Parts: sequence; structure tokens; C-alpha cells
Amino acid sequence: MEYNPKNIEKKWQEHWKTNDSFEPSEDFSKEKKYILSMFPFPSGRLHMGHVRNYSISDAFARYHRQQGKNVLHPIGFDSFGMPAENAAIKNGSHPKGWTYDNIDYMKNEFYSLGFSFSRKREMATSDELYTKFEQSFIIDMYEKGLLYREKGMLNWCPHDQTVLANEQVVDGCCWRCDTPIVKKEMNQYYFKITQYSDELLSDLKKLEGGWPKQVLTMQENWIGKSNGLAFDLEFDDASKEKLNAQFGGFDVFTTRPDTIYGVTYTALAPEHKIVAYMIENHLLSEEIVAAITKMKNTSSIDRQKEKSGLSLGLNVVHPLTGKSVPVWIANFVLMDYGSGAVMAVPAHDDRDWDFAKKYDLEITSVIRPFDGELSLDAAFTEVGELFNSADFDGMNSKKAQYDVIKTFEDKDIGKKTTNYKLKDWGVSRQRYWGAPIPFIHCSDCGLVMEKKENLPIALPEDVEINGEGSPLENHPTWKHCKCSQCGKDAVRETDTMDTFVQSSWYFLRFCASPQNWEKEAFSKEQIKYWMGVDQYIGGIEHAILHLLYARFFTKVFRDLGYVDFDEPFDKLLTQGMVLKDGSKMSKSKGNTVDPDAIIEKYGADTARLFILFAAPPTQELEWNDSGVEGAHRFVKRFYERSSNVVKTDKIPTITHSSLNKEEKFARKKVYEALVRATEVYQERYTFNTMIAGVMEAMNALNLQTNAKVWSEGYWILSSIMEPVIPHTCWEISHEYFSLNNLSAQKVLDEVFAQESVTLGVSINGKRRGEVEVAIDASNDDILAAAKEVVAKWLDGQTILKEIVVPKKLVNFVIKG
RNA sequence: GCGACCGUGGUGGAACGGUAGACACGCUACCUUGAGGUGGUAGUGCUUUCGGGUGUGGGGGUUCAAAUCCCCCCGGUCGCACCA
Repeated sequence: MEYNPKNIEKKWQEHWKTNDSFEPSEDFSKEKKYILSMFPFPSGRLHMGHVRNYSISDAFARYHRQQGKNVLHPIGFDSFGMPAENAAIKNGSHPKGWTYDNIDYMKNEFYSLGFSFSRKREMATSDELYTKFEQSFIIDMYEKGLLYREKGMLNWCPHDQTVLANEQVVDGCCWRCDTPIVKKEMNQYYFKITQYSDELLSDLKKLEGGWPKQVLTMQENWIGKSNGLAFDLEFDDASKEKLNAQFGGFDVFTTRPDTIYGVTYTALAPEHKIVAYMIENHLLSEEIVAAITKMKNTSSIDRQKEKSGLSLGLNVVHPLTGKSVPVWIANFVLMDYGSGAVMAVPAHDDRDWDFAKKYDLEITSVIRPFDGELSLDAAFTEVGELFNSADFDGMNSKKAQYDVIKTFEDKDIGKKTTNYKLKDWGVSRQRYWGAPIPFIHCSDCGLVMEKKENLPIALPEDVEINGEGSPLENHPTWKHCKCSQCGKDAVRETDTMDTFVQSSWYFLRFCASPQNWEKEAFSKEQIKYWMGVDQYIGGIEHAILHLLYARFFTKVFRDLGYVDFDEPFDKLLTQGMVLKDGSKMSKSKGNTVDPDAIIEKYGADTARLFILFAAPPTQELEWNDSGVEGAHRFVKRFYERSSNVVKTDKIPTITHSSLNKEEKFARKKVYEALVRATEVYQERYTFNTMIAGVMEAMNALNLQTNAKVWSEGYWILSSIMEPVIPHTCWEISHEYFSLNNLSAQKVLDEVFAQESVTLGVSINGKRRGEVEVAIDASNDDILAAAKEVVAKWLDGQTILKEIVVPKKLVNFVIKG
């Protein structure tokens, strides 16, 4: 029996396809499992990261199917996005053709790996049907006030010619093409994600235990909640006059109200509206205006390099002391956080300190250490004791924060405030290959929504894509339409949506029964049954963007009445990257391994086995060619040794007591592998250790010749390996077991019964020998036997303590 | 700077306070083979005077017992980063 992966794999892939083997049942009384891998972008070919991702989810899906669960394991494609347009610009292909060709190719790759996806629920987010339902949700969100249009300074990528969300700007550059971002003022649609800031933060608690801590922390930091005091700083009379009485003062926010008596200057962001007013009304010298303009045009990276600022020649009044405090502009004050203005306490804040030193501003200390001297070489930012602070003198600075806030609230000059780093999600993209935003601009009615019955607003196919401007804007006819309200000539919105909108609800779409596919996005009943996703698997790179947006959409859908839960993904597994020669596989580094070539050479089962065996799923995985060969040898051995099995329709019954030592050992190893497999599939996800257990069992089986033990062993081992190397296991199972063993397996306790057990014997925790004792030996007998074994170590020593750990070891504590 | 995770043979990795290095790769020797591959047998942390000694980044602590728990330091990876 020679192992021929090509024949076996093709045979079973055909079988699964023709028999609809992996379609979930519509019987909602069954216990369900929803296993989902993050869906791929159809870039053209699968890479090893994909293979790893889907090998993991497929193992889960197949395992739960064996356990009799109703399993939903769908696949789709996140198929809108820039690369389709880039390909169009580069080689003249049409984004749609390019995308769907890629999808076809990748689907074949998926099925050649034997993944058990529901074929009937395959979809792509660029399908018009998907766009139709999405646009309908967008209209709902607009009606709820969760989507709005506003002019703002946006992140503009000059290369991709589009706006980016804050989350898509990485180190000041475009997340896709690495081009430095410039700020541009434009109209833009925003999702009001900030309305959910608090809930997105507090619901992270519900995910504890199910999600990796790292991801929860990243989301927490991204939302960035901080509590503090907001208050008004009022201009003195001379400053008010200078500003033509247009401004009475400005708002500042601080998380350190305890340092209020240490305020010696205040600083505005260069983009602050007071600064803008002063420039417009020529209240500043040309020199200063030039410096401000330069500051504003500096990229955010450069702006971080050195602090700089300018005095505005204005003063405010300290709210508690009445002292005059100068107003500056500072490049480190961010317009989009808080109010774009800060009170500065150089004595107790590093940034304020640097700035004060550079411009020789006053520094007033108000907190000193509880013991020891206050150093005047740097800002003192620890907790300490207040001084120079009137009524608050002597108070613990931590406690004083509450008292100062209370004082401001009592006097009605400020209040406790919470700020978030999270910003509203800008979703317009000035690109073609995306879902059109279903709005209309009417010269009479303003911004109006398209009527739902006219959805989808589909993309025109005859477009010119040359990288200049928005193809929809440039299209001769597409944007012209009738106003949905007054019926007069109007124009469509030509912006399309960020592709993260599609991935924010695709997991809900998969819950829809294919027979209702056309009619509805999903039904409440289907959602109720299938959601939440029991196990979600994907890369850590989506820890913020996708997962935050999907959580946001879930909460919005809940408030729109479509779903009745708060969080979409119960359990999240973030897989590690696939590396080659120590770094991430990438075309530019030339260290990629093509999955197709591996399947061609060794078969899909080898690829799957290697990828699950080489490392636990959450860790990085180093690709290793000889490791792949090792995996291949195992699959081959596993298949070829099945010739020791005798055909049977049910698991053989064996009288354990009549077996010899090797046979008993083999059975024990087989059942140990089963116990471990259960643990791994249900809790630990360390497939590498499960596979190691199967290898041990195989090694043990090979030391004996009992056909019944072989048959029982294969009955169990091919069942627990089926989620990993499905083709080989189905072939074996079909050949010998009529496919009856691919189901939940029972553990037989009798095989673990032992007459004797070997204990380690140690002295002072140091292993000195081992002793074999009867399983039911008393502690005294064990100790006596153990003492004999280590007699030479105990000679002339006083035993202070004797410890017996049942079935593990004996430890003697001796003096010295 | 802040936060999270991690540090075990030549390599990937086991060990959920209880015999460190399971399982595999690699390597060495031998058997099978015309050769290569496959398959098989034995060995493989370091060191050794063959008794043993020593060993999980370094130092300390808790414990009868620590790779594992606690503290400090060193190193690495990732994320955030002038967020007031």
C-alpha cells in the first residue's frame, strides 16, 4: 500500500463536494458551533499565512462536526479595495475581472487543501447583493444619527489619492503604500463610533478569558479614556480688547488638577480657532504668522522631534489665584485631543518642563516628595505632598485631584470630564472599487438618502482607471440622478466606503440561510441561533482596526434592533506569523514558500500537518523544509501502517488483562493521545502536543503485533487526526471502518490501570534514583523501598521530612 | 517613555509547582538497498577521573520541591506614543 496523496486527496475532495459534506443543518434545535477565520482579500494566490489560518479553523470545524455539533464554517472574500485598482492602473485589467478571477483561483486552492467550508454560503463583499444590504444599513445608521458628513482636516495619501482613517495611518504614513500622509481639508462621512467609546471600553471585560490579553490591552489603549478636569481660562481685559471682544477665553483639559497652583503658562495648538482668528485679522506679525504656518505644515513625525512655540502676547487669569498667565502656541499641543489647548505646569510635567526651559518661562513647584528633597533638575511627576497651594497644602497629590475638581465644581468654573483618544471613523474613500455611499446631493433638498427600493447603487463597469482623481467623479453619466425627495436633477455621492465597513458585518451575513440569500441580509432567528462566533481566528494585525469596527457595528446593529447581543466574537485566537529564515515571508525579501508547490510535492495533508505541528498556533512559525519532509514521512507511515488493521464496523472489544506488556502499553498510549486530543481541541489549542501524542501512540503500536490492538488504535488515532490530515484519515476510515470511526470517541479507563508505578526518588529535591512499587502500595512500603534505592545517599544522615507524591515521586529532606 | 508578551539543547518545541528537554528536525554509527530515497536499530544538553558534577538569560526570594510563583536586573518581539 503505497501512499499516494494525489489520488487520495482528489478522491475525497470530490466526495465532499458531491455530497455537500460540510453544509450546516437548518435544524436549529441542534447544538451549534460557529467557527470562523478572518476572510481573505483576493490578492491572487494563497500564502502560508492563509494556509495556517484555515488549517486551524478547519481543525476546529472538523472536530466539532465529529462531536455531533451543527457546524458553520464559512468562507468569503473581502474583495473591495485598492489593490484591484492598482492592478488596473498597472496592467489595464478591470478591477471586477481581476477580483473575481483571483477569487476563483483562490477558491480552488482552498479546496485543494481540503478545507471543510460551507460552499453554499461562499460570497464576496463586492457582490451587488452584499452592497445592497450594506447600503440599506448605512441609510439606517444615517437616520439614527450615527453617520454624518462634515468638513475636516483629513489624512490624505497622495499616492493612493484617498483619505484614510486615523487607524490606517501608521507612523505618519499610509498603511498600504507607506507614503507620508498630508493633511487636507475635505468633506467626509464619519461613523459616530465615539458615541460608543465607553461601551467599547467597558465591554472589553466581557471578552476577558475569551480574547488574548494583548488584544484587549491594545483596544483599551486605542480608545484611550482619561478622566480629569475641564475649565475655562479667561483672558484679561487687555487681551480681550486685542481680540476685538471675539473671545472671552478658552477651554483646557487636565488630568492633573492637583498641579493647578503650578500653572505658569498655557499653550494652544497652532490650529486653534483663536490662532486662526488672529491670523485672519492680522493681529500677529508676519514673522510669527510664517512660523505658525510652517509649524502647521510640518509632518506629525517631524513635529515630534523638537518642541517649539511662540508667544501670542495674550494673557489669561489663573482661575484660583487671579495671577496673569501668558498664552503661547506650542507644536506639541494636538488640536484633535481635548480642546486643543492646555494649562502648562512645567514643574510637574516633562513636556511642559522642556518647553519652559527652552523659552525661559517661569517654573513653580507645588508638589514635593513625601520624604527627601525636591530635585530642581527635572519635572517631579510622582505622587507627593502639595505646597504653595493655598488650602490644599499638605495634601496627598493623588487625593487633591478630587478636591480640586470639587472646588471648581462648587465654584461653577469647571467640571469633571472624560476624554478619549478614539476619534470618529472617517469612511469616505475617493476610489472606484468600493461600495458607493447611497446618498444624493440635491441643490434644493441638500444631502438626501437614496430610496431603499433603488438599492443597490451599483458601480458602473465602464470606467477609466488611471490613478488620477476619483473614477466615479470622472465618469460621464453615473453620478447624474434624480433627487429621491423632490425628483429634480441631482448628483450622486461619488465617494465609496472604506473596505473595513464590509468586514464589520460579514460574519452576520454568513448566518443567513442560502435559500433566503436574495431576500434578506439575515434573519433574526438565524442570527440568534448562530451568533456569537464561538471561535474566531485571525492575525494579530487586526487587533485594532477590524476587531474594533466589528464590535462597533455589532452594537449599532443591536441598537437598530437587528441583533440582541453586545459582542460578536466569543473567543478569539490570534495566530502567529509564518516566518522563513527568521523574517516574515514576503515577495520583496524573496523568502516565500508557495502553498501550491508544497501541495504538488507532498500533498495537502503534509502541509496541514507540518503547519499545525511545528509550533503552537499563537506563536510564530518558522518554515523549515526538512520539517516538512518529516511531516510527510509521518503521514506516509501513518497511511502505510494501516495495513496492520483488520476491517471492522465498530471499535474492537479487547480483554485488556489478556494482553502482553507491549500491547497494554500501546493501548495506553492510544488512549492517552485521545485524552490529550480532547483537551487540545476544547481548551488548549496546542495542536503540536496532540500530534506528538499521536506519534508516541504510533511508536508504541509498532512495538507489538496484535491486530485487534492495531485496529482499535487506528480507529481512535484516525479519528483524532482527521481534523488535521482529513484526506488520509477518510481514506483509512473508509477502507477499514466504513467511515464509522469519524465521531466522538470514548475513553476507556481500564487501559490506564496499572499494577505498578515508577516513582522518582529525590533527596532535597535532587533526583537520585527511581523505584517501582505496586500501585496500591502504602506510603510506608513506598518509603521503605525508596530508602533502599537511595541508601548510599542516606547513609549516616538524619531524615527531617519524607514526602510522597502519589504516582509521581518521593522526596527525602535531610540535614545539610 | 508607556503597555503587553517572551527568554529551555545544534534547530522547532514539550513539561498547567512534582523525574527538565516529550515529539520532531538535524547529526553520528550500523542494517536494508546496485546507488539515492524510503524503512529499521542504537546514540545525541554540557562536563566527567564514569562515582558523579552541572544545567531552563543573570541575581535574590517563597516552597519539602521552581523553567513554572514573587521581586530586581539584562536581552528580545510587538503595539501605542508630545493624548495634557
